[in-house]
Amino acid sequence: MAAVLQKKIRVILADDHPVVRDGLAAMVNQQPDMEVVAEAGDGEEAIALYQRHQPDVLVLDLRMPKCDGLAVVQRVLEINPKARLLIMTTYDGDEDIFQCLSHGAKGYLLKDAPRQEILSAIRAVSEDRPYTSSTVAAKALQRMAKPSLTERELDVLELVAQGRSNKDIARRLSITEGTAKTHVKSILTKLDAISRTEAVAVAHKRGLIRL
Amino acid sequence: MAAVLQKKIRVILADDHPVVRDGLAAMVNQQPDMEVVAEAGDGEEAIALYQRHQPDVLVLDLRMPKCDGLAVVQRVLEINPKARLLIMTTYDGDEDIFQCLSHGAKGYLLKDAPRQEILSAIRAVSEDRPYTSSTVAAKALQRMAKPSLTERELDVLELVAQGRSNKDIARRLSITEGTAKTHVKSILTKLDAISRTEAVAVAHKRGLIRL
DNA sequence: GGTCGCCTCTCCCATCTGGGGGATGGCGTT
DNA sequence: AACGCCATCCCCCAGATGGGAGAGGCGACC
Repeated sequence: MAAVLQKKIRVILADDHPVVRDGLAAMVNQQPDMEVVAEAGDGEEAIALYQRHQPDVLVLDLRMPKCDGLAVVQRVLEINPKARLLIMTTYDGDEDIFQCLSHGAKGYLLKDAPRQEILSAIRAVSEDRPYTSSTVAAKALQRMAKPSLTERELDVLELVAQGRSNKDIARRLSITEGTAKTHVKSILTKLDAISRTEAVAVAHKRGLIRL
Repeated sequence: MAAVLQKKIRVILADDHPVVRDGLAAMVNQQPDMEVVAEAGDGEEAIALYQRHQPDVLVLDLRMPKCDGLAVVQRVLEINPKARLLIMTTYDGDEDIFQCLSHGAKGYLLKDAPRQEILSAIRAVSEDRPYTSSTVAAKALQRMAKPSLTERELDVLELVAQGRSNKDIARRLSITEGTAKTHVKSILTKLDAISRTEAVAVAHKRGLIRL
């Protein structure tokens, strides 16, 4: 077959779990049309290896030590706007999906995806075709209809999620308690929550905050 | 070497991510002294396959579809009190660790562990030696000093984490608002939290509640 | 220059929350 | 039977929270 002669898809894997890297690498290297050229265990490494190897596809976990997945997406796309990124993660909050795709990632899939789906996603992305499962795409669309939080509101939200009081939040952000309350109220409205605790629950579900 | 002649360690892998199973299977099967005899993608399957194959070691993810990891631990140990279970998960909350180990799991390690550590854990557990990394062991010990929540308190905690008000919680549990408040107060005391939102944060960190 | 969004701050007020008590009955263990 | 633990209920009350409305300063964008 002539297909065998064409260049293989060169893949870099970035995931902080050695087991996952092994699994992916085994799967990829078994395919005649693709190969793993490097593996990264954290975000910085992923960026460095991308620059050195200029792979066809970078398979990226969100949530890695040193440099969050989204930050890697941004930095890699700054370096090469045509970079082909496939996000592969366990997190299915609309915020993560929306952020990655809107920043220019070509694909997004969940770690519990079957082998075949992972491989076809890599092939799709390598040809610059977007890959998104229907459930993931649906979440991205859902998210678009929802209001975004401002940076300041995210600052406040994080503290709310830690269980801080308005007074405490005000102290930490060097603002008035009244202002903190204003931000919290705005957060409640945007997240359609009645209480701060519900806001935290919603924020968690959406992937607005971590841990 | 005579060692090659001895029976291989028979391993079952239970994890809902095909990628992780592949990675583990590849690692294990490369070892001369162990082999994977079956793989499960959910809790029920894990129990069924354990009964059928009676492996030397069951490597188990917490948080799987159909039957939570801890439930699998309990059921398998009911079937065979001498079963050797190695928990392998991303969750490092003291509660998960404590529950699994106190129910009789022989080992507990995190998915970001390096290959060598995973393999030595499997070997240790197969010989009925406990395996626990120092950080994991430390958390289990920490947890022992902390008060446990009662079942009812856990019911309430779950609703608190969803952002429900005391009144709402009372309605859902068919109790008085006053009683709901009593439970919440008790939860706050036990978790050493000042507000319900902080209680939720602590509970999350400890693995008392999921998602 | 005007408009818009964001951050900041202010005031009022009803309600919820959390801390301090105490009390009852059930249920299992000793 | 006596004990402890738990779940259930009750009281009071200070302080935090959430809802509503408004307003000034500032930078970005048109």
